[in-house]
Amino acid sequence: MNEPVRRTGSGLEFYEVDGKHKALVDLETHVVTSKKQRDAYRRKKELEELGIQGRTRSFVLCFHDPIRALMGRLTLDEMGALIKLLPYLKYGEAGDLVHQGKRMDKAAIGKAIGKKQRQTAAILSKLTKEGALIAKKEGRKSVYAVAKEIHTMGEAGGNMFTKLFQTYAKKQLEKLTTQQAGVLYALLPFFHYRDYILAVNPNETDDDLIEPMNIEEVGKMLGISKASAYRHIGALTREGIMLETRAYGVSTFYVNPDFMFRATRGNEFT
DNA sequence: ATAGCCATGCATGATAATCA
DNA sequence: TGATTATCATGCATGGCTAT
Repeated sequence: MNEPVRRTGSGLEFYEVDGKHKALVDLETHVVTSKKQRDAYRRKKELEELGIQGRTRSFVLCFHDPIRALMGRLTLDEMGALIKLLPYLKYGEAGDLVHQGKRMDKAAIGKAIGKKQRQTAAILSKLTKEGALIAKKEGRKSVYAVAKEIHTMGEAGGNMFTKLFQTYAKKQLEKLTTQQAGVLYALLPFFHYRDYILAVNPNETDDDLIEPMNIEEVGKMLGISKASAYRHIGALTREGIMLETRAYGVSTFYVNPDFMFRATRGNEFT
């Protein structure tokens, strides 16, 4: 399994052999994972989830259905701004956004999402209008909270969700433009619950029936050009947030489980 | 605190070029 | 040949400034 049988002139390409098939794999940009490795990885993640092993990391629950609904109503910039704010969500009923001990106002949010006042105001106005954020007057300025129907650090209440790890996400999201972050946000409900594959049917229980989503489909779903889809997915892959594997001419994308994580226990799915 | 003005820079979509 | 990337014109965002 996975024996490199030929090294090509470009240095990093191998033939992977699995019985009767062969595939070209560029080991500089792709990984080769055996089923054994994959299963071991799953077990490790399950243990981590049960708290048996690994550090506890704070995470935000991201509910799939509301996010899918927002996808058609928000621009990439707006969705990117929203996901960039999630690391600042503070534990508690209200969904308050807090930075350095203070609830975040327009200026603090502008800094967090990397926009200047005019765009920040426009984005906040739209996110508030669409019900993703809730503005509250505090003195003469507004402070913001995230709608608990979309994101919470509390109970899931039987809805389907993906966890977003705050510390790692913050570090990674800072490297992304709001557009790139927006693509990630829109794709969040489309990573398979067990294999982390970007899929059209991310809740499919039979491995053989999982349909990977390709870049063109991502572009269509988001209403952006193929060229832009390639640029955005490429950026996410280069940052290590997504991983690309290629076999038999078909690319499959995975999300880095350090970034987001879907529970595997039955009671957390519908 | 917010918004208009305007030159400049950057992201975008269409499409051509290149890659494997 | 289909997938991916480069090119380029266009339009939106920004910075610096001023005005409410």
